[in-house]
Amino acid sequence: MTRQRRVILDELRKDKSHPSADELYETVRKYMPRISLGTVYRNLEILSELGEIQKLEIGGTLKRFDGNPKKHYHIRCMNCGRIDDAPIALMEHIENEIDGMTDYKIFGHRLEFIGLCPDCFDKAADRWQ
Amino acid sequence: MTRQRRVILDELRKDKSHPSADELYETVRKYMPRISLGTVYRNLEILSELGEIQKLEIGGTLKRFDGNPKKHYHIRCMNCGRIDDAPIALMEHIENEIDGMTDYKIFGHRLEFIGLCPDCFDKAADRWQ
DNA sequence: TTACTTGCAAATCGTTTGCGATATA
DNA sequence: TATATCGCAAACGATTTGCAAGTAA
Repeated sequence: MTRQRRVILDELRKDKSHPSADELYETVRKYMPRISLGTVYRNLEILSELGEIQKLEIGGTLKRFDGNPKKHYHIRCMNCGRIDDAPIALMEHIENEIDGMTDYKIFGHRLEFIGLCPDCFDKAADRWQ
Repeated sequence: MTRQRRVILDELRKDKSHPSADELYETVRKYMPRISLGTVYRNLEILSELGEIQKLEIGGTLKRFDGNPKKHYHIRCMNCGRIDDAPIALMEHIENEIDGMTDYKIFGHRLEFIGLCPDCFDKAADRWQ
């Protein structure tokens, strides 16, 4: 565990905004100005393989990362891309439900809500005043 | 509606494999050898804004497209990226469930199962013989 | 005829990788 | 000391875009 990997993990754990690699790079750079973006990508990959963090392959082009490795769902703002945890319990049973219905061997599932975050909703509402 | 847009839509409607833009480009090229990849991308974008097709922003790097514009869920092979429709009914109620629990205004949700397709499962099983 | 769309090629964006130098265990 | 990791910069793959020419309504 290098100094770089430590800082990346710590900062991601603190950050509740599910940052992209680039956003996390900007944060980490404040502590280690010479760190490279490649190092951030490499360590995020390694940390997610170790199960310390999660890679979120969610709508949109760029990947986002979650310092919380436990299974949970997300809400995504369709306007600004902000991501929050979804306040809804895990539905483990739906994997059993589908199991006999398909030839796939199921290993997991992903649920994502799409909507407008409070900020973007307010801005949209203003336009109708 | 240009000839290009017509062919792209027709071919996507016929294709049950949820192809990527590039895969669809190869198919369409058989009918229109001079069509460009840019045209395919542009039309897929337009058709999905019109609600004629769906853009699937699902795990993995590249986007895939679905000629069926109705809401439904998908299963993705974690090994080869193949995507099939998930044989499970829509759960509209979960949007109500989350509605009071968050400051977001919810507009939809997306559910994706992750597993091994029959082919990849067989190959993986062979390795243990 | 006029706005929209095309084919082409270059640009862009996020991400990955090869390298020689450096740090960790 | 041996191996893993680093910073840097160049490469990569998917997607987008500017432009002049062509096409649909």
